[in-house]
Amino acid sequence: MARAASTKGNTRIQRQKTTQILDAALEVFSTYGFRGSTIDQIAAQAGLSKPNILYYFDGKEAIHGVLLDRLLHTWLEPLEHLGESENPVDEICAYVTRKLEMSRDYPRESRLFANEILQGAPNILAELQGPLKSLTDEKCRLIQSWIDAGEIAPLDPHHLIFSIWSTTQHYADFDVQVKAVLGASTTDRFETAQTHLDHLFRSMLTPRRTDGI
Amino acid sequence: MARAASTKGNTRIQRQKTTQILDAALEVFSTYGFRGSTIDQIAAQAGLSKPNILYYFDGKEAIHGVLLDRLLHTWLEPLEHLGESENPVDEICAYVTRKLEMSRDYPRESRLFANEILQGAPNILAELQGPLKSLTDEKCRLIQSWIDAGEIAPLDPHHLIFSIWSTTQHYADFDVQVKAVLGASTTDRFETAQTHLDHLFRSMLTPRRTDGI
DNA sequence: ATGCACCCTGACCATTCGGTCAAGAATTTT
DNA sequence: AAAATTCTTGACCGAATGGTCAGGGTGCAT
Repeated sequence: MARAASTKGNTRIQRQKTTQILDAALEVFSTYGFRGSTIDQIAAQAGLSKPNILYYFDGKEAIHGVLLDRLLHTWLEPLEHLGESENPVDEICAYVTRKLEMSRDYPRESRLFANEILQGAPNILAELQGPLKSLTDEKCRLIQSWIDAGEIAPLDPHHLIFSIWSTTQHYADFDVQVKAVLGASTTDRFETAQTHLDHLFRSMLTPRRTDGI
Repeated sequence: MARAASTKGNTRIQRQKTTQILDAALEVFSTYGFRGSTIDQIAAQAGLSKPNILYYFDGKEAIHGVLLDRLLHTWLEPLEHLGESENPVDEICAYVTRKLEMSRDYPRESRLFANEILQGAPNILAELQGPLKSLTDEKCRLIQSWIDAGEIAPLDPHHLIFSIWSTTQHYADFDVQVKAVLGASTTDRFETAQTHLDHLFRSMLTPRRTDGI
Protein backbone atom coordinates (compact mmCIF):
# COMPACT_ATOMS: atom_id res chain seq x y z
CA MET A 1 0.00 0.00 0.00
CA ALA A 2 2.54 2.57 1.11
CA ARG A 3 4.81 3.64 -1.70
CA ALA A 4 8.43 2.70 -1.57
CA ALA A 5 9.94 5.59 0.36
CA SER A 6 13.40 5.34 -1.11
CA THR A 7 15.38 2.15 -1.68
CA LYS A 8 12.77 -0.10 -0.10
CA GLY A 9 13.28 -2.67 -2.84
CA ASN A 10 11.59 -5.88 -1.79
CA THR A 11 9.97 -7.32 -4.87
CA ARG A 12 11.82 -8.33 -7.98
CA ILE A 13 10.32 -5.49 -9.96
CA GLN A 14 11.06 -2.97 -7.21
CA ARG A 15 14.72 -3.89 -7.14
CA GLN A 16 15.02 -3.77 -10.90
CA LYS A 17 13.20 -0.47 -11.37
CA THR A 18 14.86 1.36 -8.51
CA THR A 19 18.33 0.50 -9.74
CA GLN A 20 17.21 1.42 -13.26
CA ILE A 21 15.98 4.78 -12.04
CA LEU A 22 19.01 5.47 -9.88
CA ASP A 23 21.32 4.71 -12.77
CA ALA A 24 19.42 7.08 -15.05
CA ALA A 25 19.31 9.73 -12.34
CA LEU A 26 23.04 9.45 -11.79
CA GLU A 27 23.59 10.00 -15.48
CA VAL A 28 21.39 13.10 -15.53
CA PHE A 29 22.29 14.65 -12.17
CA SER A 30 26.02 14.21 -12.75
CA THR A 31 25.74 16.09 -16.02
CA TYR A 32 23.30 18.90 -15.25
CA GLY A 33 23.44 19.22 -11.48
CA PHE A 34 20.41 18.98 -9.24
CA ARG A 35 18.55 22.11 -10.22
CA GLY A 36 19.47 21.71 -13.85
CA SER A 37 17.98 18.24 -14.07
CA THR A 38 14.31 17.38 -14.58
CA ILE A 39 12.31 14.30 -13.70
CA ASP A 40 11.32 14.05 -17.35
CA GLN A 41 14.97 13.77 -18.31
CA ILE A 42 15.48 11.01 -15.77
CA ALA A 43 12.34 9.27 -16.97
CA ALA A 44 13.46 9.44 -20.59
CA GLN A 45 16.92 8.18 -19.67
CA ALA A 46 15.41 5.30 -17.71
CA GLY A 47 12.85 4.51 -20.39
CA LEU A 48 10.00 4.97 -17.94
CA SER A 49 7.13 7.39 -17.53
CA LYS A 50 7.35 10.29 -15.12
CA PRO A 51 4.58 9.06 -12.78
CA ASN A 52 6.28 5.70 -12.72
CA ILE A 53 9.44 7.31 -11.43
CA LEU A 54 7.44 9.04 -8.74
CA TYR A 55 5.84 5.76 -7.80
CA TYR A 56 9.20 4.46 -6.64
CA PHE A 57 10.63 7.64 -5.19
CA ASP A 58 9.04 10.40 -3.15
CA GLY A 59 10.34 13.11 -5.44
CA LYS A 60 13.30 14.55 -7.21
CA GLU A 61 15.07 15.38 -3.99
CA ALA A 62 14.62 11.85 -2.64
CA ILE A 63 16.36 10.32 -5.66
CA HIS A 64 19.19 12.79 -5.35
CA GLY A 65 19.46 12.03 -1.66
CA VAL A 66 19.83 8.29 -2.19
CA LEU A 67 22.53 8.90 -4.79
CA LEU A 68 24.46 11.17 -2.44
CA ASP A 69 24.24 8.68 0.41
CA ARG A 70 25.65 5.86 -1.68
CA LEU A 71 28.24 8.19 -3.14
CA LEU A 72 29.67 9.23 0.21
CA HIS A 73 30.17 5.61 1.21
CA THR A 74 31.88 4.74 -2.07
CA TRP A 75 33.94 7.88 -1.97
CA LEU A 76 35.38 7.46 1.50
CA GLU A 77 36.17 3.78 1.19
CA PRO A 78 39.58 4.00 -0.51
CA LEU A 79 40.85 6.45 2.09
CA GLU A 80 39.84 4.11 4.91
CA HIS A 81 42.22 1.48 3.57
CA LEU A 82 45.20 3.85 3.60
CA GLY A 83 48.02 2.57 5.75
CA GLU A 84 47.36 -1.15 6.02
CA SER A 85 50.67 -2.37 4.70
CA GLU A 86 54.25 -1.31 5.45
CA ASN A 87 55.98 1.00 2.98
CA PRO A 88 54.49 4.50 3.39
CA VAL A 89 55.48 5.77 -0.07
CA ASP A 90 54.00 2.73 -1.79
CA GLU A 91 50.99 3.01 0.44
CA ILE A 92 50.22 6.57 -0.60
CA CYS A 93 50.96 5.85 -4.26
CA ALA A 94 48.58 2.90 -4.11
CA TYR A 95 45.93 5.26 -2.80
CA VAL A 96 46.61 7.61 -5.70
CA THR A 97 46.26 4.73 -8.14
CA ARG A 98 43.03 3.60 -6.51
CA LYS A 99 41.60 7.12 -6.73
CA LEU A 100 42.61 7.44 -10.36
CA GLU A 101 40.95 4.12 -11.14
CA MET A 102 37.79 5.41 -9.56
CA SER A 103 37.91 8.48 -11.78
CA ARG A 104 38.22 6.16 -14.77
CA ASP A 105 35.56 3.65 -13.69
CA TYR A 106 33.08 5.91 -11.90
CA PRO A 107 33.29 9.33 -13.58
CA ARG A 108 29.58 9.99 -13.04
CA GLU A 109 29.92 9.60 -9.30
CA SER A 110 32.89 11.95 -9.34
CA ARG A 111 30.96 14.59 -11.26
CA LEU A 112 27.93 14.22 -9.01
CA PHE A 113 30.17 14.92 -6.05
CA ALA A 114 31.83 17.83 -7.83
CA ASN A 115 28.46 19.35 -8.66
CA GLU A 116 27.34 19.08 -5.07
CA ILE A 117 30.51 20.68 -3.72
CA LEU A 118 30.52 23.42 -6.35
CA GLN A 119 27.07 24.49 -5.24
CA GLY A 120 28.17 24.76 -1.63
CA ALA A 121 27.39 21.17 -0.55
CA PRO A 122 23.86 22.05 0.62
CA ASN A 123 22.99 18.40 1.24
CA ILE A 124 26.21 16.90 2.51
CA LEU A 125 27.84 19.70 4.47
CA ALA A 126 27.28 17.83 7.73
CA GLU A 127 28.90 14.71 6.31
CA LEU A 128 31.90 16.74 5.22
CA GLN A 129 32.33 18.36 8.60
CA GLY A 130 31.68 15.10 10.45
CA PRO A 131 32.73 11.74 9.00
CA LEU A 132 34.93 13.12 6.23
CA LYS A 133 36.82 15.46 8.54
CA SER A 134 37.27 12.75 11.17
CA LEU A 135 38.61 10.22 8.70
CA THR A 136 40.85 12.78 7.06
CA ASP A 137 42.24 13.99 10.36
CA GLU A 138 42.93 10.42 11.41
CA LYS A 139 44.82 9.65 8.22
CA CYS A 140 46.72 12.92 8.53
CA ARG A 141 47.97 11.84 11.93
CA LEU A 142 49.16 8.60 10.37
CA ILE A 143 50.98 10.50 7.64
CA GLN A 144 52.47 12.82 10.22
CA SER A 145 53.83 9.82 12.11
CA TRP A 146 55.54 8.67 8.90
CA ILE A 147 57.05 12.12 8.54
CA ASP A 148 58.24 12.12 12.15
CA ALA A 149 59.85 8.73 11.55
CA GLY A 150 61.63 10.16 8.51
CA GLU A 151 59.99 7.64 6.19
CA ILE A 152 58.57 10.27 3.87
CA ALA A 153 59.52 13.88 3.15
CA PRO A 154 58.12 16.54 5.48
CA LEU A 155 54.97 18.12 4.09
CA ASP A 156 51.51 19.22 5.12
CA PRO A 157 49.38 16.03 5.31
CA HIS A 158 46.10 17.83 4.68
CA HIS A 159 47.36 19.57 1.57
CA LEU A 160 48.93 16.32 0.39
CA ILE A 161 45.51 14.71 0.49
CA PHE A 162 43.98 17.69 -1.30
CA SER A 163 46.59 17.29 -4.02
CA ILE A 164 45.75 13.62 -4.39
CA TRP A 165 42.03 14.29 -4.58
CA SER A 166 42.34 17.14 -7.05
CA THR A 167 44.84 15.57 -9.45
CA THR A 168 42.98 12.26 -9.68
CA GLN A 169 39.43 13.60 -9.82
CA HIS A 170 40.51 16.07 -12.48
CA TYR A 171 40.54 13.25 -15.02
CA ALA A 172 36.85 12.55 -14.37
CA ASP A 173 35.47 16.03 -13.71
CA PHE A 174 37.43 17.85 -16.42
CA ASP A 175 37.45 14.95 -18.84
CA VAL A 176 36.14 17.09 -21.69
CA GLN A 177 39.00 19.52 -21.29
CA VAL A 178 41.59 16.79 -20.97
CA LYS A 179 40.19 15.16 -24.08
CA ALA A 180 40.22 18.45 -25.99
CA VAL A 181 43.82 19.22 -25.10
CA LEU A 182 45.20 15.71 -25.28
CA GLY A 183 43.02 14.10 -27.92
CA ALA A 184 44.06 10.63 -26.77
CA SER A 185 41.88 7.59 -26.23
CA THR A 186 40.43 6.90 -22.82
CA THR A 187 42.83 4.09 -21.97
CA ASP A 188 45.80 6.11 -23.19
CA ARG A 189 44.78 9.12 -21.14
CA PHE A 190 44.49 7.15 -17.94
CA GLU A 191 47.60 5.10 -18.52
CA THR A 192 49.81 8.13 -19.03
CA ALA A 193 48.10 9.89 -16.15
CA GLN A 194 48.87 6.92 -13.92
CA THR A 195 52.55 7.03 -14.83
CA HIS A 196 52.68 10.78 -14.33
CA LEU A 197 50.93 10.87 -10.97
CA ASP A 198 52.97 8.00 -9.64
CA HIS A 199 56.10 9.91 -10.58
CA LEU A 200 54.74 13.11 -9.11
CA PHE A 201 53.87 11.80 -5.68
CA ARG A 202 56.83 9.45 -5.49
CA SER A 203 59.29 12.24 -6.14
CA MET A 204 57.49 14.41 -3.64
CA LEU A 205 57.29 11.83 -0.90
CA THR A 206 60.73 10.23 -1.15
CA PRO A 207 62.95 11.93 1.40
CA ARG A 208 66.09 13.59 0.03
CA ARG A 209 69.50 13.19 1.62
CA THR A 210 70.07 16.93 1.75
CA ASP A 211 67.14 19.06 2.76
CA GLY A 212 68.42 22.17 1.01
CA ILE A 213 67.43 23.04 -2.52
CA MET B 1 16.52 52.60 -30.34
CA ALA B 2 18.04 49.16 -30.77
CA ARG B 3 18.61 47.41 -27.49
CA ALA B 4 22.12 46.80 -26.32
CA ALA B 5 22.94 43.42 -27.82
CA SER B 6 25.48 42.43 -25.25
CA THR B 7 28.29 44.57 -23.91
CA LYS B 8 27.42 47.55 -26.09
CA GLY B 9 28.02 49.93 -23.17
CA ASN B 10 28.13 53.46 -24.51
CA THR B 11 26.17 55.56 -22.06
CA ARG B 12 27.22 56.03 -18.47
CA ILE B 13 24.14 54.17 -17.29
CA GLN B 14 24.71 51.36 -19.77
CA ARG B 15 28.22 50.80 -18.55
CA GLN B 16 27.17 50.84 -14.93
CA LYS B 17 24.18 48.55 -15.30
CA THR B 18 25.83 46.01 -17.57
CA THR B 19 28.73 45.52 -15.18
CA GLN B 20 26.25 45.40 -12.31
CA ILE B 21 24.27 42.69 -14.09
CA LEU B 22 27.32 40.71 -15.14
CA ASP B 23 28.64 40.72 -11.60
CA ALA B 24 25.34 39.46 -10.25
CA ALA B 25 25.09 36.87 -13.01
CA LEU B 26 28.60 35.64 -12.27
CA GLU B 27 27.64 35.17 -8.65
CA VAL B 28 24.52 33.20 -9.53
CA PHE B 29 25.80 31.18 -12.50
CA SER B 30 28.99 30.16 -10.68
CA THR B 31 26.93 28.80 -7.82
CA TYR B 32 23.99 27.11 -9.50
CA GLY B 33 25.22 26.48 -13.05
CA PHE B 34 23.47 27.73 -16.14
CA ARG B 35 20.32 25.64 -16.06
CA GLY B 36 20.03 25.92 -12.31
CA SER B 37 20.04 29.71 -12.35
CA THR B 38 17.07 31.96 -13.03
CA ILE B 39 16.85 35.49 -14.35
CA ASP B 40 14.89 36.38 -11.23
CA GLN B 41 17.83 35.30 -9.10
CA ILE B 42 20.18 37.43 -11.13
CA ALA B 43 17.76 40.34 -10.95
CA ALA B 44 17.45 40.03 -7.20
CA GLN B 45 21.23 39.77 -6.81
CA ALA B 46 21.71 42.85 -8.98
CA GLY B 47 18.93 44.77 -7.26
CA LEU B 48 17.10 45.28 -10.56
CA SER B 49 13.83 44.14 -12.07
CA LYS B 50 13.70 41.21 -14.44
CA PRO B 51 12.59 43.23 -17.48
CA ASN B 52 15.37 45.65 -16.75
CA ILE B 53 17.88 42.82 -17.00
CA LEU B 54 16.37 41.81 -20.32
CA TYR B 55 16.59 45.39 -21.52
CA TYR B 56 20.37 45.19 -21.42
CA PHE B 57 20.82 41.58 -22.50
CA ASP B 58 19.05 39.52 -25.12
CA GLY B 59 18.34 36.71 -22.70
CA LYS B 60 19.75 34.36 -20.13
CA GLU B 61 22.02 32.68 -22.63
CA ALA B 62 23.45 36.00 -23.83
CA ILE B 63 24.53 36.95 -20.31
CA HIS B 64 26.12 33.57 -19.82
CA GLY B 65 27.86 33.90 -23.16
CA VAL B 66 29.45 37.23 -22.28
CA LEU B 67 30.69 35.83 -18.98
CA LEU B 68 32.24 32.81 -20.71
CA ASP B 69 33.95 35.00 -23.29
CA ARG B 70 35.57 37.20 -20.66
CA LEU B 71 36.42 34.14 -18.60
CA LEU B 72 38.37 32.40 -21.33
CA HIS B 73 40.53 35.44 -21.86
CA THR B 74 41.24 35.83 -18.16
CA TRP B 75 41.83 32.14 -17.77
CA LEU B 76 44.39 31.71 -20.53
CA GLU B 77 46.37 34.81 -19.72
CA PRO B 78 48.67 33.41 -17.01
CA LEU B 79 49.68 30.48 -19.19
CA GLU B 80 50.65 32.82 -22.01
CA HIS B 81 53.28 34.41 -19.78
CA LEU B 82 54.91 31.08 -18.98
CA GLY B 83 58.55 30.99 -19.96
CA GLU B 84 59.53 34.62 -20.19
CA SER B 85 62.41 34.55 -17.76
CA GLU B 86 65.34 32.15 -17.35
CA ASN B 87 65.08 29.54 -14.61
CA PRO B 88 62.60 26.86 -15.71
CA VAL B 89 61.79 25.56 -12.23
CA ASP B 90 61.14 29.05 -10.90
CA GLU B 91 59.18 29.80 -14.01
CA ILE B 92 56.78 26.91 -13.54
CA CYS B 93 56.47 27.54 -9.82
CA ALA B 94 55.63 31.17 -10.54
CA TYR B 95 52.88 29.95 -12.82
CA VAL B 96 51.57 27.72 -10.03
CA THR B 97 51.59 30.68 -7.67
CA ARG B 98 49.79 32.83 -10.18
CA LYS B 99 47.13 30.21 -10.71
CA LEU B 100 46.67 29.77 -6.97
CA GLU B 101 46.27 33.51 -6.55
CA MET B 102 43.58 33.44 -9.18
CA SER B 103 41.75 30.73 -7.26
CA ARG B 104 41.93 32.95 -4.22
CA ASP B 105 40.96 36.21 -5.92
CA TYR B 106 38.56 34.98 -8.59
CA PRO B 107 36.86 31.89 -7.17
CA ARG B 108 33.60 32.68 -8.95
CA GLU B 109 35.27 32.63 -12.35
CA SER B 110 36.91 29.33 -11.48
CA ARG B 111 33.59 27.80 -10.49
CA LEU B 112 31.87 29.15 -13.58
CA PHE B 113 34.51 27.43 -15.66
CA ALA B 114 34.21 24.23 -13.65
CA ASN B 115 30.45 24.20 -14.09
CA GLU B 116 30.78 24.63 -17.82
CA ILE B 117 33.33 21.83 -18.15
CA LEU B 118 31.40 19.50 -15.86
CA GLN B 119 28.39 19.77 -18.13
CA GLY B 120 30.43 18.87 -21.16
CA ALA B 121 31.51 22.38 -22.20
CA PRO B 122 28.52 22.85 -24.53
CA ASN B 123 29.39 26.50 -25.14
CA ILE B 124 33.18 26.54 -25.18
CA LEU B 125 34.14 23.21 -26.66
CA ALA B 126 35.46 24.90 -29.79
CA GLU B 127 37.61 27.25 -27.69
CA LEU B 128 39.04 24.30 -25.81
CA GLN B 129 39.90 22.41 -28.97
CA GLY B 130 41.21 25.53 -30.70
CA PRO B 131 42.95 28.31 -28.74
CA LEU B 132 43.38 26.37 -25.51
CA LYS B 133 44.86 23.32 -27.21
CA SER B 134 47.17 25.47 -29.36
CA LEU B 135 48.48 27.43 -26.41
CA THR B 136 48.87 24.32 -24.29
CA ASP B 137 50.70 22.44 -27.02
CA GLU B 138 53.03 25.38 -27.53
CA LYS B 139 53.90 25.57 -23.84
CA CYS B 140 54.36 21.80 -23.73
CA ARG B 141 56.98 22.08 -26.44
CA LEU B 142 58.74 24.70 -24.35
CA ILE B 143 58.64 22.45 -21.31
CA GLN B 144 59.90 19.54 -23.41
CA SER B 145 62.86 21.64 -24.49
CA TRP B 146 63.70 22.26 -20.85
CA ILE B 147 63.55 18.51 -20.24
CA ASP B 148 65.78 17.80 -23.24
CA ALA B 149 68.27 20.33 -21.90
CA GLY B 150 68.23 18.54 -18.55
CA GLU B 151 67.03 21.64 -16.73
CA ILE B 152 64.01 19.94 -15.22
CA ALA B 153 63.19 16.33 -14.47
CA PRO B 154 61.71 14.24 -17.31
CA LEU B 155 57.93 14.12 -17.17
CA ASP B 156 54.88 14.39 -19.38
CA PRO B 157 54.36 18.13 -20.04
CA HIS B 158 50.61 17.82 -20.65
CA HIS B 159 49.99 15.95 -17.45
CA LEU B 160 52.22 18.38 -15.60
CA ILE B 161 49.94 21.19 -16.71
CA PHE B 162 46.87 19.19 -15.73
CA SER B 163 48.37 18.72 -12.28
CA ILE B 164 48.94 22.45 -11.96
CA TRP B 165 45.43 23.30 -13.07
CA SER B 166 43.77 20.73 -10.84
CA THR B 167 45.72 21.36 -7.64
CA THR B 168 45.34 25.14 -7.81
CA GLN B 169 41.72 25.31 -8.95
CA HIS B 170 40.80 22.80 -6.26
CA TYR B 171 41.08 25.56 -3.67
CA ALA B 172 38.40 27.59 -5.46
CA ASP B 173 36.08 24.88 -6.78
CA PHE B 174 36.16 22.64 -3.71
CA ASP B 175 36.50 25.46 -1.22
CA VAL B 176 33.59 24.20 0.87
CA GLN B 177 35.23 20.83 1.28
CA VAL B 178 38.64 22.32 2.03
CA LYS B 179 37.02 24.56 4.61
CA ALA B 180 35.13 21.65 6.17
CA VAL B 181 38.24 19.49 6.48
CA LEU B 182 40.72 22.21 7.35
CA GLY B 183 38.59 24.72 9.19
CA ALA B 184 41.22 27.42 8.71
CA SER B 185 40.69 31.02 7.70
CA THR B 186 40.85 31.96 4.04
CA THR B 187 44.29 33.56 4.24
CA ASP B 188 45.65 30.64 6.25
CA ARG B 189 44.28 28.12 3.79
CA PHE B 190 45.86 29.82 0.81
CA GLU B 191 49.16 30.54 2.53
CA THR B 192 49.70 26.93 3.54
CA ALA B 193 48.50 25.78 0.14
CA GLN B 194 51.06 28.05 -1.49
CA THR B 195 53.87 26.57 0.58
CA HIS B 196 52.70 23.05 -0.10
CA LEU B 197 52.27 23.41 -3.85
CA ASP B 198 55.60 25.16 -4.23
CA HIS B 199 57.22 22.25 -2.43
CA LEU B 200 55.28 19.72 -4.50
CA PHE B 201 56.20 21.04 -7.91
CA ARG B 202 59.71 22.05 -6.96
CA SER B 203 60.54 18.55 -5.71
CA MET B 204 58.95 17.09 -8.80
CA LEU B 205 60.72 19.35 -11.25
CA THR B 206 64.19 19.47 -9.76
CA PRO B 207 66.31 16.84 -11.54
CA ARG B 208 67.88 14.19 -9.35
CA ARG B 209 71.46 13.06 -9.67
CA THR B 210 70.50 9.40 -9.87
CA ASP B 211 67.54 8.60 -12.05
CA GLY B 212 66.83 5.29 -10.29
CA ILE B 213 64.36 5.03 -7.44
C1' DA C 1 11.80 74.26 -21.21
C1' DT C 2 11.13 71.33 -24.48
C1' DG C 3 11.91 67.68 -27.45
C1' DC C 4 14.00 63.30 -27.95
C1' DA C 5 16.36 59.29 -26.98
C1' DC C 6 17.17 56.38 -23.37
C1' DC C 7 15.57 53.86 -19.33
C1' DC C 8 12.31 51.23 -16.41
C1' DT C 9 8.36 48.29 -14.94
C1' DG C 10 3.63 46.13 -14.03
C1' DA C 11 1.00 43.12 -16.30
C1' DC C 12 0.84 39.51 -19.19
C1' DC C 13 1.87 35.10 -22.03
C1' DA C 14 3.51 30.39 -23.32
C1' DT C 15 6.09 26.79 -21.72
C1' DT C 16 8.12 23.85 -18.47
C1' DC C 17 8.44 21.68 -14.14
C1' DG C 18 7.42 18.95 -9.88
C1' DG C 19 3.89 16.44 -8.40
C1' DT C 20 -1.07 14.12 -8.00
C1' DC C 21 -4.79 10.93 -9.00
C1' DA C 22 -8.10 7.82 -10.64
C1' DA C 23 -8.47 4.04 -13.23
C1' DG C 24 -6.74 0.34 -15.84
C1' DA C 25 -2.93 -3.44 -16.66
C1' DA C 26 0.16 -6.83 -14.85
C1' DT C 27 1.74 -9.83 -11.36
C1' DT C 28 1.52 -12.55 -7.36
C1' DT C 29 -1.07 -15.05 -3.93
C1' DT C 30 -4.64 -18.01 -2.55
C1' DA D 1 -9.33 -18.87 -11.69
C1' DA D 2 -10.41 -15.50 -8.68
C1' DA D 3 -8.88 -12.30 -5.39
C1' DA D 4 -5.45 -9.30 -3.74
C1' DT D 5 -1.63 -6.75 -4.42
C1' DT D 6 1.50 -4.33 -7.11
C1' DC D 7 2.55 -1.73 -11.09
C1' DT D 8 1.74 1.77 -14.83
C1' DT D 9 0.06 5.83 -17.17
C1' DG D 10 -2.85 9.63 -19.45
C1' DA D 11 -4.70 13.59 -17.93
C1' DC D 12 -4.42 17.14 -15.01
C1' DC D 13 -2.91 20.97 -11.52
C1' DG D 14 -0.47 24.88 -9.43
C1' DA D 15 3.82 27.11 -9.39
C1' DA D 16 7.92 28.71 -11.55
C1' DT D 17 10.44 30.30 -15.50
C1' DG D 18 12.02 32.73 -19.84
C1' DG D 19 10.49 36.24 -22.27
C1' DT D 20 7.32 40.24 -24.24
C1' DC D 21 5.17 44.74 -24.53
C1' DA D 22 2.80 48.99 -24.03
C1' DG D 23 3.20 52.87 -21.62
C1' DG D 24 5.18 55.88 -18.48
C1' DG D 25 9.40 57.92 -16.34
C1' DT D 26 14.18 59.96 -16.62
C1' DG D 27 18.26 62.27 -18.27
C1' DC D 28 20.27 65.25 -21.55
C1' DA D 29 21.29 68.26 -25.46
C1' DT D 30 19.71 72.23 -27.65
